[in-house]
Amino acid sequence: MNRGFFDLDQDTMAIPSFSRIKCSDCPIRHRAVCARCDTDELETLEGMKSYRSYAAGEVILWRGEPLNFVASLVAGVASLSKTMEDGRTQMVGLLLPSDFIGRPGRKLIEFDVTATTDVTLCCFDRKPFEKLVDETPHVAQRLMELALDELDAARDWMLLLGRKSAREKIATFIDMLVRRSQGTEPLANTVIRLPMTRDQIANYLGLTLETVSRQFSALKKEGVVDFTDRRQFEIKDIVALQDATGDDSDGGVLS
Amino acid sequence: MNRGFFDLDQDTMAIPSFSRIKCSDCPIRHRAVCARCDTDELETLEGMKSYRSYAAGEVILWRGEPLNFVASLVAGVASLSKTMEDGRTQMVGLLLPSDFIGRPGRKLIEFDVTATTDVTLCCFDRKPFEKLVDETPHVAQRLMELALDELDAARDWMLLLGRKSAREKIATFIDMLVRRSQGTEPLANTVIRLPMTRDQIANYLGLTLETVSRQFSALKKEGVVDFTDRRQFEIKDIVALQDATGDDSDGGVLS
DNA sequence: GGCCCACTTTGATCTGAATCAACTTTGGAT
DNA sequence: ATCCAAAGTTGATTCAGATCAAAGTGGGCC
Repeated sequence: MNRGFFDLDQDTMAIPSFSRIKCSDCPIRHRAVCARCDTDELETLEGMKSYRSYAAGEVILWRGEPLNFVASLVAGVASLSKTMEDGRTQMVGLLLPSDFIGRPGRKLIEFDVTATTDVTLCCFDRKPFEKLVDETPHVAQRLMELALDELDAARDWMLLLGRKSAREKIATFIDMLVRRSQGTEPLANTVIRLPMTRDQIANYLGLTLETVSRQFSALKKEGVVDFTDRRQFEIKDIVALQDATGDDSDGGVLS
Repeated sequence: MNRGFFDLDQDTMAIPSFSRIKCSDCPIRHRAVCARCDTDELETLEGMKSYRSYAAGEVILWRGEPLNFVASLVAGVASLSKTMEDGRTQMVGLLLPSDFIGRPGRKLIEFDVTATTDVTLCCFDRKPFEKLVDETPHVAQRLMELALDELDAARDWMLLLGRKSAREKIATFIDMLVRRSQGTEPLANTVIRLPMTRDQIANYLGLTLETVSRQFSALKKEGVVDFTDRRQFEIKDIVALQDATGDDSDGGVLS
């Protein structure tokens, strides 16, 4: 069964069952840090790994905390965020299944990691994992690719934060959810679940929750999207949505 | 002679001389991608490298252009930027000496790379460099570290773009210049050269050039900084400056 | 030396999003 | 079923920074 990235949080029941999952049956097998491991290496990982679960809202790691384990996100959504002394906060990363937590050679993390929905991690103790990285070039390579993907995402996000209007930010956010869910869903259905509250979306986009709410309302009134529920909506006019993102209309196609 | 990062642009004469520099005498020897290479490996690099220079304002690479070479920035300052259809632009990276251009496994770049000041690159053709990376674990490791450093910088920047006020942005920017120059300057002198125009600073910080100018004027009037020239100023009150950044007062020190 | 153009500063006005403030909806606990 | 807290909506007002406009300033070039 082919679940959307954002669906698992609804059904916490499924999570404990991961403790019995074999690497070869793992849903993120082909995208995570272990993507290019062969059968032998998978065997080694099998012996090293352990699963941990966190309920929506729980903090997985605090900023500055020593990082004793690294992990792949198996199910759910987690966020990386920075908070200023006076409480202003900004999300600086959104982790989806197959994303990696922790970095080789760094003992501390520079941001809080929080479970946005219920989350399951596949954890490895730091030391043995680092040994593995040193000895297994394709794990190191995959880690590099994941880091570069994050860097690209961070840069698109910087453009959004620095230059886009509230409307463009919201449209870009929805468009991202559409693209992400099409990776798993078989394209057809345009019903999208929001993995976060209005407040979390605001922290993601550098807005306030009131502005987020108003922009959603505006897009609804214009018939671009239709909310079936406050956490679930349907895309009515994908062209209008993409126009509203402010991004290039041709997705990088050479002209 | 120990030059500041931002000084070389003044004195273009020095740049062509890099073509004769040996890796072992290279100013970025210990920080660049080659940082951990041994004498033999340096020998190999010596044979592969070539220098290129760009005048301030020249575009080094256009977005979407095939990336036939990778490079280390030897001298000067370059910027990575994204531009929207209507002309709004946002810098998404600032490259200083020892920073790396190009990524293993990616043929295209997602942003423009522009020489902010006069710039000298140490270039390697793509193919042989990738072969070297595959065969030399510590080059791959160093590349990973550089990518992770960029990612950390991008995340701090996201907090700045999403949540900081114009005043905080400017103070953070100046504070960054101070920290960077202290890496090379022997700490004492507090005269800082701006490597960019007001317009470029605005694109860096997600502001307009008028707002940048006004905030500089305000900090001058308050006696926090003193401009000797429009490209050069002196820090008069570092404590007030750091207060104005909005960042934690204790630089991550455990309390 | 003087002219020109790119850069910068400063002022006046406008506006999008923040802030402040009710009020409504929803879903879970009892 | 009812209550309650958390989440969301909507409206009124304010304000930081954008935009529009007009002068300064200085470095490079003939």
